[in-house]
This record gives sequence, structure tokens and C-alpha cells, in this order.
Amino acid sequence: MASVRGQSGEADEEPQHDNSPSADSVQPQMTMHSVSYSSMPMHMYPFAPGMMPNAPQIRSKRRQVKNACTNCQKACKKCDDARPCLRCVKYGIGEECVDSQRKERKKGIKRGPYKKRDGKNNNVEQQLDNAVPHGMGMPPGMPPASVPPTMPYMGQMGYPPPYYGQYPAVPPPKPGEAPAYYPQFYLAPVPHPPPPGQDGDAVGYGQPQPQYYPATFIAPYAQPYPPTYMMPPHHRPDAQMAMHNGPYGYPMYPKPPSAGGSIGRDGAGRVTWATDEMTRRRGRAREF
DNA sequence: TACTTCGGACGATCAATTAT
DNA sequence: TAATTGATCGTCCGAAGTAA
Repeated sequence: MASVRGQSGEADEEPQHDNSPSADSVQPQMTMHSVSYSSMPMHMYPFAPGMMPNAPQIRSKRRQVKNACTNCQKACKKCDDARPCLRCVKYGIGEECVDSQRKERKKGIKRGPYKKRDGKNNNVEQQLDNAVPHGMGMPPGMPPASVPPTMPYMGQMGYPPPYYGQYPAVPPPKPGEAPAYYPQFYLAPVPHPPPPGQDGDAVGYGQPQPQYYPATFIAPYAQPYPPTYMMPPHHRPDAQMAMHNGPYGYPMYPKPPSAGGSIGRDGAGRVTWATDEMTRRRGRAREF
């Protein structure tokens, strides 16, 4: 397992996306420039399309579930927190959708000496200040510590700060402290439903998921149905039910046999279906 | 064209270490 | 004791390969 260290961020609780291109993914209808910002929900997009034509494309953080189900883990595909997860539901193996077991972390590993925290070139403020791209620095008097690591400074957009629902409002500065600098958002992505076909795994990272409507200035995409996993169990289609149109108006599962796989019945007479891949992989555990 | 496979980039976690 | 660092481990993106 390769391991290239990334910057650990705080554990934010909302999905994050970017618009990285993918052959498998469907791009949102609206071009979005997302940036990573530690205090910013990653599905927020602080700049409108074209507002920063010369700005480098900065990839937002990838949101991961805390614990993928065993099926998604084996397939190295995106999982979600629901059980059964969307992917398992889609493939009709919701009953097999269980959390994977995590290995216990090794203890007693000795480490070398840590970098000294001497306040010179080792303090966060200095590093952040250095990280501000040339020509996009903070205005004089703006405390560097309040600069989001990858958030270049731009002037206020001229709109009131929006309220994001599940996110707390920006806290007022305490006496004696410099106010934190928060970007002003004025535009939200309008999620676009993914197309039928593909397994939808590419949704995420580059794709806003339709259940999140964070912003205030653009009417959100109207969802004709709740996401499948939000339906009450007796309404939620699964492998035992005939498939109707999915939450976005197109069938989600099961895949047709031509996709590779088989439809059958289990011992209890329930309809089952699995791709060849699933059948193969059920016996193949990744080595951890 | 659709689907599968899998290498590796990236994120999350938490024990070890250092500062207060 | 709190804060910080950094290694480990898990997730899942996305390119390449394969099948229909």
C-alpha cells in the first residue's frame, strides 16, 4: 500500500468534491472551481466560473467515509455511511453490506526527534504566510494565521455571508484577537444527476452529490425523489423488488445480465444478482 | 462502448514526542 | 496535560485493460 503523506485536515463532516475530469465521471453542467479551505465545507465553491481565469486549479480534499463496507473495500470503490451503502444497494447485495474490520494500529513504535517548535520558520503563521502565492497575498494588517492554507486572498464579493445550514455561523473575534478571515461565497453548485449506466462510482470527488444544497443564492436542483438510501425500508427498492426509476428518474439497479453477472435465487427464494466481479471477489480478500 | 481491475494518491487516525 | 508531529492504515480515484 503506497503511502504519500497528505496534509491531515480536521475531520469535517460533509462531503467534498472537486471537478477533476474523469473518463468515467460526468461533469457537472456548470464549471466549478473548488478550492480547499480548512474551515470551508468542501462542496462550497468560493469563486464563480471564470472569476479566476489565471488561478491554478486547486483540487479540493477528497472526502472519505470512516469505514467502507466490505464490498466497496474489495472493489476499491466509493462507499457511503449508509448501510446498505448505495453501491451495494445498486448491485443488489445490500444484505452483504457490512462494515469492514479495521486493523489495530501498531503500538510502541519509536520515532526520531521531532522538529523543534522554536517559533522561527517552524511556526504555522510563518509557513502560511510563505505559502500565499506571489501577488495574491493578504492585505497589510491581515493576520497570516487566519489565511486558509490554499485560499488565495480575494476581495469581498459584496454579498452577505450565507448561512450553510448545518455549519455554524462564523464566530465573532474574541477581544484582543484578530478576526478570522473567511471567504465570501456567492454561488453554489447546482448538482446535476449522474447518467444511467456506469456504476456511479465516479460520483464523488468530482461530483456534487445531489442531497447537499448548501448555498443560498441559487435555487437547488429539485430532486424528484429522495435518494434511495433515504427511503424508508418498505419503499426502498432492493434485490427483492422490481426496479423502478431511481431517485433521479432512471433505473439504478440491478444491472442487466449483459453487464456480466448472474441473476438467481437464494435458498429463501429471494432474487439475487451479482456481477462476475462480485462473485469472484467475494472469495478474494485483500491482504491487510 | 461498457465494465473491470488495480496502482497509488490522498485522507483519517492516533501513538509518540515536545511544549507549557 | 495539551499541543503537535509524523507514521500507519484505509479509502477510492482514475488510467489501463478486457469483454461484449
